[in-house]
Amino acid sequence: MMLSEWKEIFKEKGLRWTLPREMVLDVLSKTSGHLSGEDIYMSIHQKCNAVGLATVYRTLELLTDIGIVRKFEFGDGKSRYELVENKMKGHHHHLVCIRCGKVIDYNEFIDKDKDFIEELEKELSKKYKFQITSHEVYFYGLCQDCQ
Amino acid sequence: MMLSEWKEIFKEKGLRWTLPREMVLDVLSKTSGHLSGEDIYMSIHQKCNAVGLATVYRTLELLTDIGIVRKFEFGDGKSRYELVENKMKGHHHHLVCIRCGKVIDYNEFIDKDKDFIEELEKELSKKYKFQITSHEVYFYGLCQDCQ
DNA sequence: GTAGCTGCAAAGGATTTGCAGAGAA
DNA sequence: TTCTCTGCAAATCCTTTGCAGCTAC
Repeated sequence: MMLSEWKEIFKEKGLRWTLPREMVLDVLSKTSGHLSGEDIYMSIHQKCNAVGLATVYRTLELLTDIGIVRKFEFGDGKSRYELVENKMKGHHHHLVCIRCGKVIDYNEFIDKDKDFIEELEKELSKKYKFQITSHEVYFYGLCQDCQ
Repeated sequence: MMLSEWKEIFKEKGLRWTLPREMVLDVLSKTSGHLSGEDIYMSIHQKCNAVGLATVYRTLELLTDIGIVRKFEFGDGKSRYELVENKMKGHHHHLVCIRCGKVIDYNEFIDKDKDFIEELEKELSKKYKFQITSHEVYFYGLCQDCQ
C-alpha cells in the first residue's frame, strides 16, 4: 500500500495525517516485520529525533485498532508489530528460535495449511460458539545457528 | 503426577524441596491452567501469607527451566503458567476471546490436528533447518458471551 | 479557531534482582 | 554447618497516561 492510500484511510476516519504517523508507517513498510515499539522508535529517531516513544506506541495502538497493523507476542515480554497488508495477509505462521529469538515467517506449505486451518476454524466455531477472526501458529525450537 | 514424584525430580537435580515450591505445584495441579504469576501468588496467599510474589516468580521460572511447567503468552502482557503433564501433553491449541480474555483449550479434532501438525513440523524442520521442540496454535475471536 | 495530536515526564503493571536472614540437607 | 532459598523492598523493563503546548484541517 502507498502513502496516499493510507492518507485516504485516515481522512475517511477523520484522523489526522501527521509526521509521526507517516514515519511509523514508513518504517513498518520498509521492514519484514517483527519490530518492537522500541525498534520502531529507534529507527525513526535515526532520521529525526522529534518523535517521542509515547507517540510511537500511541500510533501503533491506533494503527492496530483501525486494522492497518497487527500486534504479536513472541514470548519475550515485548510486543511486535507488522503491517497487515504484508504478503501472507491473515496467515500468521511463525518459527521462533528459543535461544536467539529469531523469528521466521514461513510461507511454504501455506496452501495445504490454509485449507486445514480453515476447516478447523469452521468446526471450532460451531463447537464452541466462537466467532473466530484470526489465528496464529507458532513452532518453537532451535534455529540452524543455535543448535 | 504426585508430590512424591516431583520431590524425586528435585532431589535428582540437587534442588531443595520447600514450602513455596510445594504450594506453587499444588496450585498448578488443582487448576485447569492459564494462571498468571499473580493468580498463583493470590491463590497461595489465601492459605498462607508467608510466601512472597518474587518467590512465586522464581519458582515458576525454575519449574519452566526443568520442564515441569510451560509458559504462555496470550497477548495481554501477562505470562500464564501450566503444568506440562496436563492432559493434552505437548499439544497446545487455544481459543482466545479478544474481548474478555477467556481462553479455552480445545481438545476436539486433536487427532486430525496432530497428524497434520506433525507432518508440517517435519517439512519445516527440513526446509529451515530448525530443530522444532514444540508448537502452539491460537484462534482469536469473540466467545459466545461477548459476541 | 478548535479538536485532535504531540512530547515530555511521571505513572503504571508485570517481572526481576540485591541482600541479609532462614532453613533444607 | 553449608549453601540454597526466601521475603522484602528496590529496581527494571515495557507500555500507558496526564498535561500543557502545537498543528492539521
